[in-house]
Amino acid sequence: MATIKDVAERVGVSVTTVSRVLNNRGYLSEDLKRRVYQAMEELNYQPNELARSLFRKKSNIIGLIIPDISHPFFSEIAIHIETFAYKSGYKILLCNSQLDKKKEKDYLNMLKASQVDGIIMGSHTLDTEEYKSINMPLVTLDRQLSESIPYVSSDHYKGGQLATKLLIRKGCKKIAHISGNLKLHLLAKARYDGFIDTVKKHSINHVVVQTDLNGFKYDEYKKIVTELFLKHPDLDGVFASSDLIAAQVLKECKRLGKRVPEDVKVVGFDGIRVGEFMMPGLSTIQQPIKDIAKTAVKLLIDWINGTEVPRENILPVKLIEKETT
Amino acid sequence: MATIKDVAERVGVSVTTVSRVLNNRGYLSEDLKRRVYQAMEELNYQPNELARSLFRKKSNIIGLIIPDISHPFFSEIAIHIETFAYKSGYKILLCNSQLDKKKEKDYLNMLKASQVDGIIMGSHTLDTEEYKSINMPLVTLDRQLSESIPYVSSDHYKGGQLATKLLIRKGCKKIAHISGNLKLHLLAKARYDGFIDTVKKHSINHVVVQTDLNGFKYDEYKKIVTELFLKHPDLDGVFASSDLIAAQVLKECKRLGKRVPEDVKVVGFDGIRVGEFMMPGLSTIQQPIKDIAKTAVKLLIDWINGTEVPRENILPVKLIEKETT
DNA sequence: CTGAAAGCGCTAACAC
DNA sequence: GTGTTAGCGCTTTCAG
Repeated sequence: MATIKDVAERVGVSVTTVSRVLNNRGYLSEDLKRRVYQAMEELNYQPNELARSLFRKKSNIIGLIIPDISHPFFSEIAIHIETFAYKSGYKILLCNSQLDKKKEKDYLNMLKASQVDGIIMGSHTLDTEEYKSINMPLVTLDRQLSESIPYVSSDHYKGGQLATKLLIRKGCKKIAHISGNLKLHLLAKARYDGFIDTVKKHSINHVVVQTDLNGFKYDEYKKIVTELFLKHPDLDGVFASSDLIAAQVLKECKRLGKRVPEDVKVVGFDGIRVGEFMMPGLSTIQQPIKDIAKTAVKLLIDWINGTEVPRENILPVKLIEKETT
Repeated sequence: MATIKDVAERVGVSVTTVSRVLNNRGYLSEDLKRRVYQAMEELNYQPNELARSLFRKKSNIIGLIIPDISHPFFSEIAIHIETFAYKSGYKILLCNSQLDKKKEKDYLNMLKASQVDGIIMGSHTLDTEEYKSINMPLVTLDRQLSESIPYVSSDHYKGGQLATKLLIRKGCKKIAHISGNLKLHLLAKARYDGFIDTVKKHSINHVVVQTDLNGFKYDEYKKIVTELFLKHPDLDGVFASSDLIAAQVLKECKRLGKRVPEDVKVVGFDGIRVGEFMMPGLSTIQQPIKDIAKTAVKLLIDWINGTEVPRENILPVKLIEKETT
């Protein structure tokens, strides 16, 4: 591969001069520029970003750590993150932690070693200390790691409220909430709070079961949903904490011969695009995925550029009312 | 951030020595190693991969170019590519072309400039020449770009046959195939060939419509499917070239009051995991997504390491027969 | 066995 | 205005 030296020799100037036209520094005659650009063209020259980054101490790479890119919520987040990053001249290094402590730690080290300019973190299995010690711009999705780390999230509390109110308004008398893991300190936990506060306020019979949200746990979801209806055959409303889980609920209702929405009403969470395609009738709480991504990228880049950024960034959700309620 | 020099000073040896223990070259006393590792620990030292890559002329980064990571087929490909790459010590730079010529070209240049060791390409909007001139290890998914570029793909022809035969066996008399764009030279075109050969062999009435497979073209899909049933109300079988499109067909059948599978039988293509979740009854042709990913990564790394790799890599598909047929 | 020195490709002081 | 030189952090000849 051609280097700046090759270009310089071909044009008959020093590498400094070539570097100057490359970076457009100082005065350069039009003729010179033309000759340099032409030589670059002829040699199919590409400046070596490794060398540039090494010198500048800036790689223009953002590390993205998420549990699993094949999960539709994260793949939708990812496309938008990539889009905004691209527009701002940043590249994305994709890391799936698969909720594996070792892999996440590995990736964190790798990202530091690779001199990424910042990290967007949508996964966390390690202790808070480990993230604080990262010592580089870091923005989380849905995670409150420490006082100093900004996060962006939906208004989960409002989402929980909206979903629950909808079920109540539609006449549900006994409602189940299938929540994410409440022990993890995810902001998504507020969906649960919104649910609980609402059912209590209206004195509605309710039941809560937990599961993991960020994976494709088909068997686990199936088991939980089956048991739920076994224990509570009189359920007439379900607020599932993801559209994927709502899918499982719908399936189980069908198996049990319960009609939706007549016998059981179901509302999901996320509002993922693939859900709209495959389950066009599902009522759900839509997260502003594009805005979340845009905000995360903006915060991170601002921070990289030395601007102060707000710590708390909560974006509004939207109730999408369709046929399952 | 600490450098190798800081470590050397702290231990009281030269940078060469530290570099040696870092790379485990030559003889090193246990005691020395211990002291060096300890200093690294204390300084929270991470070797600068930029500098290493620059010297070694090897970045251990693979560029992944796909149309859209939010498309479930590609996000599933991506998780497996990332997994295998990680196991082999490679990182993934994620590029979504969004089927935009300029963006794809940009990314191609960026990847070269970033000194990636190789590229996995699941998108192509440029001329073949552009890819040949890349001049670095490159493996495509489902694309036959030139004699010299290896590709990995499913046995689309077989898939087309299997889907069509199933519909015929189940008694369909007039079958539609919603195919991908047949003008692009994608190997997926063979699904169409398998379809055509099979219907002709059995002298079955048939109709073909084209659309784009690699995006979330909700409106386009909707329009095509609506028109299809309008023009051909007597259709009793549909072979859709993706599960996403099959979803649209199912929806339209419901809207028209056609029962599936009694009135119309539907079979999709891809066998994506999110489809299993959200459309558990859909019959489909399952592509071996994990194997495709694994093969692509293996081929690429073999090539990077200078091993000769086979050009044609066709993997078997599997018929998943469920309730929609 | 260990260290000084050169160099990977690039940029930026600092001279001329 | 242009070139010489040093240096980003690392690895590796090559002496000692």
